[in-house]
Amino acid sequence: MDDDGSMTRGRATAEMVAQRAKVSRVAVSRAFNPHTSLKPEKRELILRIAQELNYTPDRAARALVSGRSHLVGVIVPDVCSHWESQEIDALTTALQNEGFATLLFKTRTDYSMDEKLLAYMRGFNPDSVIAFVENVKPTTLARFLDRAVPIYVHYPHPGSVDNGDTGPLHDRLNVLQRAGVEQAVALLQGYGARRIAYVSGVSKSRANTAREQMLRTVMAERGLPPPIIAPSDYSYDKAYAATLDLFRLGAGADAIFAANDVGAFGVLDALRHELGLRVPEDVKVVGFDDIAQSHWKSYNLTTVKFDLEERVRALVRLILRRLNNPEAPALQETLQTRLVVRGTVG
Amino acid sequence: MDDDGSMTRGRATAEMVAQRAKVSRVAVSRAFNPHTSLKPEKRELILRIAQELNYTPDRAARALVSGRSHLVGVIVPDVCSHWESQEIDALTTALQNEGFATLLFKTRTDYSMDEKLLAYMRGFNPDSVIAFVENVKPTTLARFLDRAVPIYVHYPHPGSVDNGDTGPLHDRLNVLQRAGVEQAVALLQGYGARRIAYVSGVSKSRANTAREQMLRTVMAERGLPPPIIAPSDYSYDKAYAATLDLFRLGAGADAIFAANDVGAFGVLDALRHELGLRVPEDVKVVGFDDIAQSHWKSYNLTTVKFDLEERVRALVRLILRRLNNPEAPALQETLQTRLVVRGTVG
DNA sequence: ACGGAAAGTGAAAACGTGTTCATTCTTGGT
DNA sequence: ACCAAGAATGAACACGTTTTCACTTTCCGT
Repeated sequence: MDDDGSMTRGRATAEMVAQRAKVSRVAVSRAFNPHTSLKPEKRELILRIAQELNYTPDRAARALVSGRSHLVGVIVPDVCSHWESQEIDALTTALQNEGFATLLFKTRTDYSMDEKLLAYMRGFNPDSVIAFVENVKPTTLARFLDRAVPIYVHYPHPGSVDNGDTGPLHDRLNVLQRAGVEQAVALLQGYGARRIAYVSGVSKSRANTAREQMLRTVMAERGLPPPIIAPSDYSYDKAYAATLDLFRLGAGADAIFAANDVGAFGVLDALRHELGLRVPEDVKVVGFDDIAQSHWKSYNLTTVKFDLEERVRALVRLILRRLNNPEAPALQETLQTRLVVRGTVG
Repeated sequence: MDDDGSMTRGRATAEMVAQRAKVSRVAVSRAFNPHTSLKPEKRELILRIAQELNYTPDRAARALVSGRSHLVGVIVPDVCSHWESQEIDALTTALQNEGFATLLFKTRTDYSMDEKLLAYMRGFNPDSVIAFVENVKPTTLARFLDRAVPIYVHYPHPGSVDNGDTGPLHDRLNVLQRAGVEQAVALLQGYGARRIAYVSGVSKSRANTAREQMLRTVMAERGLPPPIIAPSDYSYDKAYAATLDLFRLGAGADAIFAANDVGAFGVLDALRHELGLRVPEDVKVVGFDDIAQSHWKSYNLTTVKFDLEERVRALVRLILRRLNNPEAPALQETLQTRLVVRGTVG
């Protein structure tokens, strides 16, 4: 349907644009790359013809020569998990605005990282990798990601090894949980709570360890007995069951911390709909995350908030900085937390 | 750190593997592609050395020559939306098992599709595209996706133009909603409900139109007055507000259909926590989707179920069939729905 | 008008792989 | 032991870009 001599099936190529615009193929390349010298009117002509032909530079070819795929790999155990789906959503938007795309991979739900997946992902040449899976050793990750830039999310807490952990050579996002936990414990204590339980996340996950340790430390500082640990795995169902066990097999509690908001929902439903307890009158409940669902009326959860937007901005900032300057010294970003008070306490 | 002469920074190349294995570079290529003739012991040797060197064929180079990127683009207005996050999750798992990866793109939340995004995505050369955005015209999509295979999800309903709609030339997944809607309406009618409202989804979305039309038709067939339409947009907050309007500005209803489960949660919370009505005694509620949250005790929602696993299997089957045989005639897959009865009716 | 610097230009090389096509090696049957 | 057939092999080309490097043109100050 074109008057060009060579009409290959599929997309237009730089050669075709050049031919039709009576310029060299190099000029076409330059027209699409800023910071190259090309006569403005010529660039304009080329871009117009390119649009006519529906031409876009082939990213595979571009990646091959430039070494940049403009892909960011995201490894996640469970896309549906509310916090993670919200983080992926925000991340995708931010990356899209910077000319990147999100490449999604799923790993096992027990938060373990398998090497086959890493090798698989590596084949796609991501420029950077964000691993929400937390128990992979940085050295393992680095070994499998030759050129890609890995980003670590770290939760400093009493007892964590600070720099031997991820190593001083890697960029890192530090999430400081102390402020939010202190506010929550102070509030609970103010209402007279003393027997405080912790419905955990996946025990191997770093976020869970950090939360439990921080809670233990803060409670000790305020003269409270150590928290009663109810093992769970971040899921609604397991948290629900753990709560039943806590009250039926154990001695119950005045207040319950859940490792995440979804777990807190399970706790709430178990308390109200199966154990016949009132919240917050009989038991007080606090979560972690502040996902969008936490303000829903059925739950209306008091929770330790992580600022998602700020977190994603920090992640993207780290990625872009590192990509623009691969040899720069390790960078760190820091994030605070705070308590959002709603109806499950007080 | 290697005894090889040329030590380029970054990943190993086929040339290095060949050099070290004392074979030609072509042999290395063959070792990684099945259905090629290569002496078994030689292939074994090459693969072993490749593993030692941590070598994997570069997908960018492979894509350039083969024309296959092994990427599947997924366009979505909102990753956090529960149904969609669950679909993305299942899709990613299935694609990963077939050697593909999910490439995620976000569009505006009003379900409109903009051409800039399509052009942007096209640059990444996806082999196939699944558009959950429903109001894009197939011709528009096709024009922007030269080589990629688009897959359409279609919701046939009374009044929909069947083949002029997506065209007979495109693969299609048909989701038949009649069975589930009929079961739901019959159940409601059995309990004496007569004034039935529909809290809608985004009005421009095809799924919403299909659901509303199907509901209207089924209700008419059973001698019920037409549904009261409460405009909403699939979100919890909007459904919540729409329900308040329905009862405060309007005349209320015996039963409420929500266009999706998340919307139904908003309806439930508005009824119970703001209007002081009991469910199911005063008002009965039915949703669409059957997402994982619908069995949570606080909601325990009766809903029209879409079988997610089956749906994803069908989508992947369509994609792979088309990729293996680009010239095959258009394929269609069909999916049924059914009612899942829980606590919000009866 | 002249010299030189700056900007614009195109030919050719590179990126890492799959594929085609002759050529060489192995194998089995007579 | 010989011939033919089939398998295994490697050289060369192709894929669509970006980049480097000379080369040519344009521009400005004296």
